[in-house]
Amino acid sequence: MTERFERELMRGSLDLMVLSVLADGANYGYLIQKRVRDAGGDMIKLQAGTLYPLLHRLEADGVIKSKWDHSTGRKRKWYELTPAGRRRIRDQALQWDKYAACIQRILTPALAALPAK
Amino acid sequence: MTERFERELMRGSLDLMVLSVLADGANYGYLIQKRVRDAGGDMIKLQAGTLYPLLHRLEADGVIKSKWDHSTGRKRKWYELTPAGRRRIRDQALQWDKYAACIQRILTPALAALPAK
DNA sequence: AACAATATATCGTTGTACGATATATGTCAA
DNA sequence: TTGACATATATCGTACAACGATATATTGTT
Repeated sequence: MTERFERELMRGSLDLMVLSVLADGANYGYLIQKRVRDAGGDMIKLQAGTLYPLLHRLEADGVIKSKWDHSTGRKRKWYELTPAGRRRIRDQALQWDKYAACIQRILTPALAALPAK
Repeated sequence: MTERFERELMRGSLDLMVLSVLADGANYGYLIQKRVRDAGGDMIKLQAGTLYPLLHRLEADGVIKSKWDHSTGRKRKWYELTPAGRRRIRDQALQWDKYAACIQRILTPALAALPAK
């Protein structure tokens, strides 16, 4: 039940989280996954099977671009933000704040109306 | 694009919004929809085709219960919270706060890292 | 040699939100 | 009085994101 809730919560903000990690500088999938997981504590368990298609989608959207790195034995695909990506972070961050404020506006009086536990 | 983002954002928190409206007292679908839309400003366009299945799902979950009202010409199905519903609001409100804090924790430094527009 | 960690990728399943559509009653103006 | 609009609930097919499982290959550890 709680897992379902968390999973659905992630939808719509996961893109923004990944883009935010890239705002800190170029990075590759495996490390991005770790960064998001660390930031998420026990809330966000980002799966590889979620992340890689997500990165492909963002690239197809033109908000990130990639470059293969074969210099090490393990090949890595580095991603970085495009100008459109930076714009999207700013836009979606505003959207997110507006959305969160809206939830709070509904939630706060509701909790107040609930009988004290 | 932005519409897509908003749509996905709603997932996972829409149940909580509907339950929150019911925390204010029993209500029926059509008015619940209005309440959520009003609270959401231009962010949340809750569709009837979303709401009614959602209410059925919540009832099947045992967090709300319904009663038909035929006293007026237009029949209305009134919903109210069950004790499990009140518990769920409290639980998911905590989850939501945790989640929102986590997004902020990622978002704030990212925005700071972005070149000033 | 066996196993864990690193690293990317795809595939089928699940579940939610959407728009369209259906149905029916009440209200108000032309 | 007829037509339009708001009220009121419901279902259906579609789209799509996140999941878990699986595949593949390299590097580090025991």
